Amino acid sequence: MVKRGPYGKGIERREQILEAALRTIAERGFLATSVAELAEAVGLSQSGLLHYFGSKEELFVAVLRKRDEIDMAAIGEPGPEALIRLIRRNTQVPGLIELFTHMQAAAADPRHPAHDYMRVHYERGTAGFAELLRGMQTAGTLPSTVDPEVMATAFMALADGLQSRWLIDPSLDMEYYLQRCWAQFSGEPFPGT
Amino acid sequence: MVKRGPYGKGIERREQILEAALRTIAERGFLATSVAELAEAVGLSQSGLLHYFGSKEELFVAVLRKRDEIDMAAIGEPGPEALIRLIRRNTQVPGLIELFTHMQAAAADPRHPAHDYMRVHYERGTAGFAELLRGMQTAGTLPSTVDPEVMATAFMALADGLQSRWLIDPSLDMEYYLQRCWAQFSGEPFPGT
DNA sequence: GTCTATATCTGGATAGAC
DNA sequence: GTCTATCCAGATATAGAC
Repeated sequence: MVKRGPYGKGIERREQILEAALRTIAERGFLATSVAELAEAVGLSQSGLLHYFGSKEELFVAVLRKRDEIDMAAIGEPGPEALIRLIRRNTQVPGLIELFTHMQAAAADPRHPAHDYMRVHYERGTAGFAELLRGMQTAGTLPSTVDPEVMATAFMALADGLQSRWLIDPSLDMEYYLQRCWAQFSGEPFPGT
Repeated sequence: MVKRGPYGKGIERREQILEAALRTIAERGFLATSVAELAEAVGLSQSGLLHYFGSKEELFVAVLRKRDEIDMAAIGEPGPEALIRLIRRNTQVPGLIELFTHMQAAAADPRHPAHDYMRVHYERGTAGFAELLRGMQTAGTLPSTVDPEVMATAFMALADGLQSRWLIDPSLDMEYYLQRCWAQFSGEPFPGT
């Protein structure tokens, strides 16, 4: 992995930047974080940092991808509890939810770098979740009357909506609503409740 | 309503501005709309316009309130179909959904003028919806096993999440998912389907 | 009370030297 | 690959004309 040619150092630098950005945004929030600040955190000038990402928006999308990567590794076992674990994890880093919410809004513009990210994010997310639900149906732990695609899409939208609202009112108990809705779809109380 | 004293003209001006802003944002989208453009649309300078609202963000929140006002008048009969009518209406003006989504993200900051707006929006929205559901339960058209508060909160989050995603991928059929989820909660197909 | 002009500040983008 | 310098847009503050 320690490459000699060109690129080796650049890629490493890029990773450093992403990790620093992830940390800074998690701590201080998205709105409070300027490119200049992120640059300072890794000892670069503003334009030195932008050299690696092209623009602020592309940098932020890269941060989102990096977070996905880390989350995927940390969440473990797929299953209904994984969604709850993910939400619970996110609750620890409101700054990153803030980032996601802003990028989600910005992604409405097809030219925005977050546009493609979001399309893939939703497509992969629903496909994976629906797959899981289908598995539960064959195992007999989810009624075969529910449509896995519908339920997967609905739960992603529900989780997004709850997170946006939670940022505004942190007293909202996201887990509770997710579990109650799960029960409504599955006909069973949420596993482990 | 034609007032003589002070304020009369100013209030009128304000309404003019809001209507022009509503139209411009609906047509060209939120991202594509600058304060200077809105000012031009009503024949004012940028600072002349800001005189009435204090800041760009407060102007946009005022636009949101104005839209609520208009929507409330147009939606008519409360009932499960009203939610669908609202969503269908919104589909005609993606620019305003874009505005809402951006304000929703910005509202995470307690100092942002959209913060209070959103808190009231959600509180009133869920309370009103829950009230409606309770009425249906006494009328026997909704099982008494569902918790009106939970269902109301879930449906608002669901609608928000679907709208955000729809902006990114307009092929998403929001009505369909809303109706399927309704059926899941009520045990009945959606009224009129 | 209504509105303009102007000045200033911040954040982000870009060009070109090294 | 990184810096400095410059530039530009948008937001905000203020003075004052009408």
